[in-house]
Amino acid sequence: MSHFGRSGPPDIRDTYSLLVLNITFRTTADDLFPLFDKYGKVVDIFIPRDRRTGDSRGFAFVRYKYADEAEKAVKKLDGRNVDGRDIMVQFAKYGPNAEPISRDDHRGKDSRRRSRSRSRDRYYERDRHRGRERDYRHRSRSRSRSISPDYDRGRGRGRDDDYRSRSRSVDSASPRHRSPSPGRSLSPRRTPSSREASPDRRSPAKRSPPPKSASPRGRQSVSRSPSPRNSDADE
DNA sequence: GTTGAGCGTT
Repeated sequence: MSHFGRSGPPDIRDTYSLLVLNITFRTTADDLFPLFDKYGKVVDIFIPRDRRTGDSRGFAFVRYKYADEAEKAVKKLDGRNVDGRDIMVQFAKYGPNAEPISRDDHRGKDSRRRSRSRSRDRYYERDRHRGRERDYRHRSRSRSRSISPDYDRGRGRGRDDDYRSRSRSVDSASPRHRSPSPGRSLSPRRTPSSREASPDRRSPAKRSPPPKSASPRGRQSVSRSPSPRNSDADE
């Protein structure tokens, strides 16, 4: 039974999802299955992995059949050392099937765990190593996930659209209608030629044309080299 | 081969 997360959600009718955080990047559903299944009936386990690299993200979703067992696993496995790392088990809330588990959430002391979650100083420090994908400057999985769930409240989409339409007439700050760029660097002097177009980087004659091989025709020979002695042989 | 707060797929 290790088909978790391979064929999508099997059946999520009355299952409770648990979010397992702080797990090692090598931990797989098979490793968590025997662990969570011991405390209850695990319906499915899913571990989001990176589609680009294929590595685990560091957290998994354990779906339980009953909230009782799920809660038990949370209290039992929460903080348990797995693979050398203390995992954190908690009920999923942003999931697609975020069950109203808050029913039995009378603990009233879970807010304390938020202490360490506030410690987010570094964001891209990890990207530095994974910089493999320089084109992926946009990470959807970033912790900047939208705003509070309440933010959606009262944010009528249609209303905004209407407002935008109106503002278009008044503001009409068309970005492309900008002034004809008076200060456009049109190059005061556009000399398409004569300007050291191809300066030889390592050519011995990088400097101006020498008075010697500049004009082998004899131009210099007549006006500059009247003395055969001073020609090139300076012995 | 690395990282470490968080919230999910056929």
